[in-house]
Amino acid sequence: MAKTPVEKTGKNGARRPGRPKSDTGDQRLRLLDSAATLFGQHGIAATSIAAIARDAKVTPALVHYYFGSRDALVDALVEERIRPLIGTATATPGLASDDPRTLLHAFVTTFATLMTAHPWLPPLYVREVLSEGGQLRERIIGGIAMPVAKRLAAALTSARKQKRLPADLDPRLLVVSVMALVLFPLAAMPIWKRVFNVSTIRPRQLIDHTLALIDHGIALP
Amino acid sequence: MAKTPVEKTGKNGARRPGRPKSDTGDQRLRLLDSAATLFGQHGIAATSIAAIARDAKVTPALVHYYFGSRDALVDALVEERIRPLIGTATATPGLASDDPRTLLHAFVTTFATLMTAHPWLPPLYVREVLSEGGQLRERIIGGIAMPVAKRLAAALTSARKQKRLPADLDPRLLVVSVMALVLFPLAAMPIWKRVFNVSTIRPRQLIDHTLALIDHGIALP
DNA sequence: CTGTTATTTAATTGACCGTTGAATTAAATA
DNA sequence: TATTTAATTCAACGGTCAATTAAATAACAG
Repeated sequence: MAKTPVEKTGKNGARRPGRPKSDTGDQRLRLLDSAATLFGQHGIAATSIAAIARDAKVTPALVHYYFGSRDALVDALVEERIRPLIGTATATPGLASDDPRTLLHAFVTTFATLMTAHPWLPPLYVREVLSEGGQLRERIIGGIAMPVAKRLAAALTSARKQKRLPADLDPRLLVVSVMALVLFPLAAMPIWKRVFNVSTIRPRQLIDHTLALIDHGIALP
Repeated sequence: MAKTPVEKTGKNGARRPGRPKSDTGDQRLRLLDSAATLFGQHGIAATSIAAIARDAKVTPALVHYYFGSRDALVDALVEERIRPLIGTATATPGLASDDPRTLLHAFVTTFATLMTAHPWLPPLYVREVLSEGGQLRERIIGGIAMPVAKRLAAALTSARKQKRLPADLDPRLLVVSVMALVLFPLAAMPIWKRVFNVSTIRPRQLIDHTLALIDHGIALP
């Protein structure tokens, strides 16, 4: 008689203890993926490591194995996922121009493209940077957003002095307005998809609209 | 012997049990105030009734005395504070115009004024309506935002058909853009006050800037 | 064959939260 | 003045749920 076949899985289909055969992808990376998605969906504070583990189809204990603690997982997400993304985005050439139109077009295009490629980013930013008490605020503002914003504002201010920007626009507020035009529609997408009953939106469509609004507002040609 | 004088306050200065002399303001209203502020600051889910009570200088038990339960407190806040505010705002005459410029100016002015007058509103909206899983999303969208947004979008769409709005703007996205231009800068105020090192911003300043951007974008006169 | 690495199972620990009932005091009423 | 009602605090309960850890188990590497 053949020996009783060894059960590889529990009753529910979950894996039993022990090292798995090496057909599993990199669990550490999958945990970071799950963390990014869930943090964006429910916020950092409201996401338990149990939820992250469930989403990555592992157990909470494995999170400790790889990251040591919950806080360390958040740190890892910032350093390994967010910082690189924003780093390369801010290195885009157009952002160094001193022509306001070039500058703003580059900003809108770069960041809208970045954020549509990583859909967990807009909601995460809204929750954890924009909102009071957000867990990423200090890190993101201090190290990343502040330098970019100041550089943009400086360029726009000098452009306005040279009459290359309308006098009734406030250069610093303009930086905020442009961020709003990119970030808000993306973060609010689930809502207005429902309100306006559209099923899908192409990034290009959003970018073109935004650039048009910046270029001439609602003024007719 | 005269009886021992009754202590009116505990060691820490806190009130002792019993009905207070009628010099206290309306505690129920103070509780709603505290709830609005704290919900805006930390989010609804993250705010315990203990925190609300502390802010209003009463005990958690009093919240139950007045509202019955935590959920009922949230309901009360929506019905007694938020709905009336938005109700009167959407009744503003300019919002019925079919001229796009009049329409958008009315929207921006009305809502920016409303929200600067009630500073807890922008952050609350961002957290509890804009963010996935926000506890006010269904209530606010279904009952309040959706009708207004649809009305606006319809008016703008027809204006564009009559060539009174540039063809490269998407009327529905325009509704979202304008909401973004009003809401985002107000919600992000604590941040850019810090980044740009300004101590105070007059509402007029923000409204004028936003209207200018809508009217002509960054195009020179 | 032995040690190391990856993974789960099963406790453990700890915070904290909403709720409730009883006690207490002032105001209202008769 | 006596009695009832309203507004508060106090103290404690019960419950949930989350982060972390120790031990067990299985595969891989040399």
